[in-house]
Amino acid sequence: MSLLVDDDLWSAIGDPTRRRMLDLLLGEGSRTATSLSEQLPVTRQAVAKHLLVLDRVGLVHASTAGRERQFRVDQAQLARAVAQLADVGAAWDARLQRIKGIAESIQQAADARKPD
Amino acid sequence: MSLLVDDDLWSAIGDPTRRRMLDLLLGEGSRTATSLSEQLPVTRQAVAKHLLVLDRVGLVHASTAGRERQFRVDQAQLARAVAQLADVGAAWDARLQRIKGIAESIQQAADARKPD
DNA sequence: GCGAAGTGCAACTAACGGTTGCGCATCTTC
DNA sequence: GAAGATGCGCAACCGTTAGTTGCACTTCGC
Repeated sequence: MSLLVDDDLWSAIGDPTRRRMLDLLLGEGSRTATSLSEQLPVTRQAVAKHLLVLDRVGLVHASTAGRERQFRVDQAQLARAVAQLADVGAAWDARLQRIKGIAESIQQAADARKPD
Repeated sequence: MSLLVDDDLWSAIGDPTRRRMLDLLLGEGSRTATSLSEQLPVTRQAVAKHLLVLDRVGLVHASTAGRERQFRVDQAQLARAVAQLADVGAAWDARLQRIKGIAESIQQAADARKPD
């Protein structure tokens, strides 16, 4: 079930700061590390490191123009990540439903035994 | 959008080992740290630390019986976690769709301009 | 040419996931 | 009931990572 999860990709979006960075990048299309850090509670260097991580798993791509380095989201890869979130969520949901179902049938069995 | 995400809860399920532990716990209902570690590539102590983390965010609960300490999943809390996965996924998905929509309308505008 | 802006690199700290080693409680068995 | 086995918790240690500060380098604007 959840064996098809890419741990590196998941870990990349597991960090709260990186998730907020992705939110910001999705909103503005293309941002520099300095610009991102102005809207985050961490320094530019921390943002740069996170961008490196995101780049390593293919969630963002960089393009240098002059002294500026613009980052943008790789939409296909983010879509893949979203799919994995959905997969794991669905798997757990199914398990929870099954447990709920078992609990109910036990309850029914108990109810059926009472009048006896 | 994703501002309603509980960072601690998210980080708890962000770790691959902890995710697998939840899978195992969901399958068996109730397990001890030692028993879990036998099916995981880490030591009992590592598992114990993870269980502490999971307990702290309310994803599992422990009950001591003799020398054994049984852990079970808190279904309501896991359901909350699943809901957050779905929320973030949906938010990103919506953003991606909007971007795709914008890209298409730009393309259409370009197409419309061509015959001119 | 000079200062400002943007970046990258290096060193350092704190927290975390992991390990080993040890001591303590509890269960089992003779 | 003493002896060994089983399960657990605590402490020390190691490597990685998220974060910091400080500095040197390039590029832009005047």
